[in-house]
Amino acid sequence: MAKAQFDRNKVIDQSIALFWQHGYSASSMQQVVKCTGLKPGSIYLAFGSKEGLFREALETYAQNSITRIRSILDNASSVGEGICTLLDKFVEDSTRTDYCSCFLVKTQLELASVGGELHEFTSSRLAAIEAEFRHYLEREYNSTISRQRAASIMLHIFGLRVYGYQQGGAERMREGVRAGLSWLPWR
Amino acid sequence: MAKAQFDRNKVIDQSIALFWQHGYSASSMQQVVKCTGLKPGSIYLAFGSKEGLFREALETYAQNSITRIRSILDNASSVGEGICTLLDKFVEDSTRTDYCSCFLVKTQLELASVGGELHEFTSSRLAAIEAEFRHYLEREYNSTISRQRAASIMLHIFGLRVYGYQQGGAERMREGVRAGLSWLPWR
DNA sequence: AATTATTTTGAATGATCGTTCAAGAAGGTG
DNA sequence: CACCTTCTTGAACGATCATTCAAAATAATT
Repeated sequence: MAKAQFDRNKVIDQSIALFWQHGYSASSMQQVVKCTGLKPGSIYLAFGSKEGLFREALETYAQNSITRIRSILDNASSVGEGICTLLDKFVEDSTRTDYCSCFLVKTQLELASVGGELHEFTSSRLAAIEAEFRHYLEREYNSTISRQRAASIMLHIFGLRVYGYQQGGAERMREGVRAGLSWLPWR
Repeated sequence: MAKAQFDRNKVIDQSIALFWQHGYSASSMQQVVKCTGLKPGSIYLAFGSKEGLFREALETYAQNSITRIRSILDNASSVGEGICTLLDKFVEDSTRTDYCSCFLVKTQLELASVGGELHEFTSSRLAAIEAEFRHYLEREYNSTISRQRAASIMLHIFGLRVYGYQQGGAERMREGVRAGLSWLPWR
């Protein structure tokens, strides 16, 4: 029996790049064929459908996101400083010329109207990220404060992911998050 | 000479509903034909292209949005109370079963990667909304504070437009905006 | 080396996409 | 009532969509 001859992880990374930038509807399987180098038959044997490939790309992105957040918060000298670092990185993301927001946020807005498992998965991963923040905050604050501040952080992150497209908005974003999250140890 | 026999404003409102819900790519001209009752030829004579119709729908939506904001802020007993009312309405929007975020925000995320005038128009209207807040805030605060708080409000509005898809998230949204915009006269 | 199981290939499928156009209908003008 | 302009109609266009499939190729097993 023959084994798959392509690198599955590499194909998924290429699919993440494509779907993240253009979204689900605006990405065609022909573009997938072009950017992965695979033939249609191989893609369908490996992933079943466009939706199947998209789901696997989105799941990988979500896992990477949570890993990134944990890495930053675990390596910070305090939870608050870790969150500051993270938010500043989100602002910095938006200054890149190839900035394209957050794959989860874009998918949430694009696919909410059709419902389905892709939308439910996206919602669950965003909720998991909020739970992650709440978990970290509970090291230093009580349950109520942690819940409120986690929600506030999520609102700011979502806000940054949209505001990031405003030309020259980085400085206003920095001012805005410092005004809205004034309890954080900004320096 | 014959005059147009359809109600242009009505067709635009129907197009807003379609494009707002499904986005640009996921809305087909066949759906436009079905939901407006017009024949393809009539649509193309009146609007030129799918993009032309979309642009007119988006422009109308943007104008309606600014009108709505001005109406609420002008009828409030103070700028701060008007903003509270507006934000609570945005939270309330998200509790509707047919909630579909904000047409401008969705378009910003969907069409940023292709660039073009639709994206530039969307950016300019969102910037105009921020300028509107700054203008109102300057009645009560100095220039620096007004600029920072307008940015903070925009971050929160964008956040609400994404967070609104989280099931049962209304209460957490209310907590989050009150935590992030604690300088507002919440009651 | 022969056999078997799996993957790759790439042309082809029917459906749907945005758009066009020639012909007919309708209203304003003389 | 004819005339001319404008609008409506709906079939049709070529392009592209996601997907399929039979045949060839490849690797593991016997």
